[in-house]
Amino acid sequence: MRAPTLTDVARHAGVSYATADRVVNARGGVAEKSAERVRRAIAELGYVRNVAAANLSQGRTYRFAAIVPKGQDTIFSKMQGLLEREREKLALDRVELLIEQVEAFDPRQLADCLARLDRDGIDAVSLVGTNHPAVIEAMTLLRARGATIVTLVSDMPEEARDAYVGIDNAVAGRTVARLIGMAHGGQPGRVLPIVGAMTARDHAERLAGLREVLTETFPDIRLLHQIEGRDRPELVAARVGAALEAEKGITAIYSLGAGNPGLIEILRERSAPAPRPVVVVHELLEHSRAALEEGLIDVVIDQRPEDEIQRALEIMRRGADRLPPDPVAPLGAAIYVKENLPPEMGAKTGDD
Amino acid sequence: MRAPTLTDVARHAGVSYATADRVVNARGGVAEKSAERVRRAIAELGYVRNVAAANLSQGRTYRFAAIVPKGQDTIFSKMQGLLEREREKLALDRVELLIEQVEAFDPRQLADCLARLDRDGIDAVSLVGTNHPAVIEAMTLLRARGATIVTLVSDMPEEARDAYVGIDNAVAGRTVARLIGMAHGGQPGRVLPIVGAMTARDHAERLAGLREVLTETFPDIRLLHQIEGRDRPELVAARVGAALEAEKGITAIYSLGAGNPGLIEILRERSAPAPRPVVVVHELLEHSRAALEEGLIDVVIDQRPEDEIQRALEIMRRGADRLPPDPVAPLGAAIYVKENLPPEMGAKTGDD
DNA sequence: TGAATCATGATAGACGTCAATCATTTTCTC
DNA sequence: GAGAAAATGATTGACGTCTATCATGATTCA
Repeated sequence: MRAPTLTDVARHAGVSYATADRVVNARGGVAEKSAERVRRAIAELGYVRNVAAANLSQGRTYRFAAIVPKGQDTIFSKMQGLLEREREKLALDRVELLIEQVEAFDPRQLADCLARLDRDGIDAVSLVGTNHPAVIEAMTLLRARGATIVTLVSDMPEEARDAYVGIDNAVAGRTVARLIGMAHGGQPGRVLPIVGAMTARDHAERLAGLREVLTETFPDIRLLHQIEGRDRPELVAARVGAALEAEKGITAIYSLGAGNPGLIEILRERSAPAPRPVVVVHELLEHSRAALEEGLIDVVIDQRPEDEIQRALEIMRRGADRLPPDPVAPLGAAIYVKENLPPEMGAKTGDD
Repeated sequence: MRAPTLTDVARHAGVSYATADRVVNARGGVAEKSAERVRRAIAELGYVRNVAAANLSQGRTYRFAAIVPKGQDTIFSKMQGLLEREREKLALDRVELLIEQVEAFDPRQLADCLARLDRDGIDAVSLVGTNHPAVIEAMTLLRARGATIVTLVSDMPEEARDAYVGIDNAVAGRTVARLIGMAHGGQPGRVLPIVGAMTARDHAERLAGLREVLTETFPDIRLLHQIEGRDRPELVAARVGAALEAEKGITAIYSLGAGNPGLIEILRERSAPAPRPVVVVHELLEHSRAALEEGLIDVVIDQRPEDEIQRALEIMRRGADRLPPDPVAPLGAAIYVKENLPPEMGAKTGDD
């Protein structure tokens, strides 16, 4: 029960190997009725092109690019580190991975980067979704050439990309509402949300999710007006400090953007024997891990960048192999407390 | 910058292709000093055998087996379904996946199954770890032949298997302690643990983890003596019912084995306006999902069988390809509340 | 009807590896 | 130093695909 080869297809269709090859590789110069017979033979035999043999014959190496926004101790810097590790593994599989850095929130630069990759003849690109006409146009050109594009972390319109890899931010907000609700054990309370900016789609979605479940399921817990921290630690620290002064009965804090070092600093200063509010933040990074271990915060919601990258690369590879994408369940965010922190996958030993 | 081939290695070592081939494929008949030169050339050039070309040349198809314990609406029945889906995908990659069923908790039958697979010349096997001399012996024979063995869900001694894929059960217990602790919001309480049997290693580990964190971190929450439900719903129902009658101040229930339909039945009967205990169970299955949606339970800890299977297959494939296993972070359990349930990946459409 | 165009067939070399064979050289043993 | 044994070299055909070239047959157009 050997898998059928293109030779089998040709024989079954009653044409020569050359003609069958012309059809599957779209070389043209085939009469429609012959092409149709080949296509039927493919369907009937269940022929699947042997990608390994094809790549072998061509000495083909894939060229993938990952475009990562700059930033220190953010989800993006973590992703960058993970991607650099993947690069080595991929090299063994004849895949070249370019890692491109761009300024965060700079659509123009992103579009330029895409155009450059297009000129380089890249096979697939992953990027953090950014809704801007220039970006969408550059993506359209890339895809017209056959390249695969994956949006990471933040999505874009469906027609602009081949796949989205990331968590559902509304679900994340709803989940946090449940956890905060549970932590109140039926008691009333007040939740202070800290966003980066309400213009960021993911932040807005998280907050909306939080609000929904609080009002529906935990009506005794009041949602205070959000603080905007611009994802900057010093700003977060100042504004949270002020809020904690002004509003006394805060029983929970949900930081749904970046800038968490500022929040943690404030919490450390105020750590008192008195019961502190329940604190939930996003992304497991150095500072948030430390704060969780220290007991300054309670829960970290993490989008598991390791898995996101694996998935993105898998999709890119399938695209480059001309295989249809396979449907998988969307990624769920991980919920970390002090007790289930994953081991730190720190510095790699340099031998292999 | 082409990847080095075995021809490059031979040239660099100053030997013929044939000799280099004898070394990498361990055919014997090579003087030690030649072998050493080949090995050094491999190291210096960073040669990696091109698995695709190798498999192509041999028309090799992998033969993997997954041994799954029987059982309805358990983690194993779920895994079986997932494996059946994977089988189709794997077939396109020239991998044949056998799915073997055995009675749960029957080491003899498991050992027989392994022996049979050994005779069949299987390349890799995954099984649910079972510590029994007959099983270990069968595994030793299989591995002596070069087959890769992965223990799933429950581990075995390190020297008996190539890899373990599953969650850390002590961590799971500790995590649940934290969640239950948080849900008490500083109030005292009593936790009723339900185990299948204390002889099951995973159950014992979960309970130990729970106890540790409760005593260390939440001293006001008392751990009651465990109920043994033998993983049988009707037994669980009877004993939990009795316990709830006997002990009035139960504020939390942790079901760390199977038999959850019995627990859920009792909870449904007793659903009263009065605050019910916090309920945490293991494994996201039909009944636990429904109970979570219904609000009868609060948290489900799930070992994400989808990911476990992916990982197990990946390890099996690497083993069959004679590649070194790559170190990855252990799998973390997922924490589900009502708000972050994954979509049901139900009936597949039959077209592709 | 002859020439140009189009469709098809046949075939060969490359990719990197494995498995095999046979010839040759080196090393060992007495 | 002769003969046996061991080590090495040289080479070949497969695996399935891609790319290319050349030859042949069929169709179309002037």
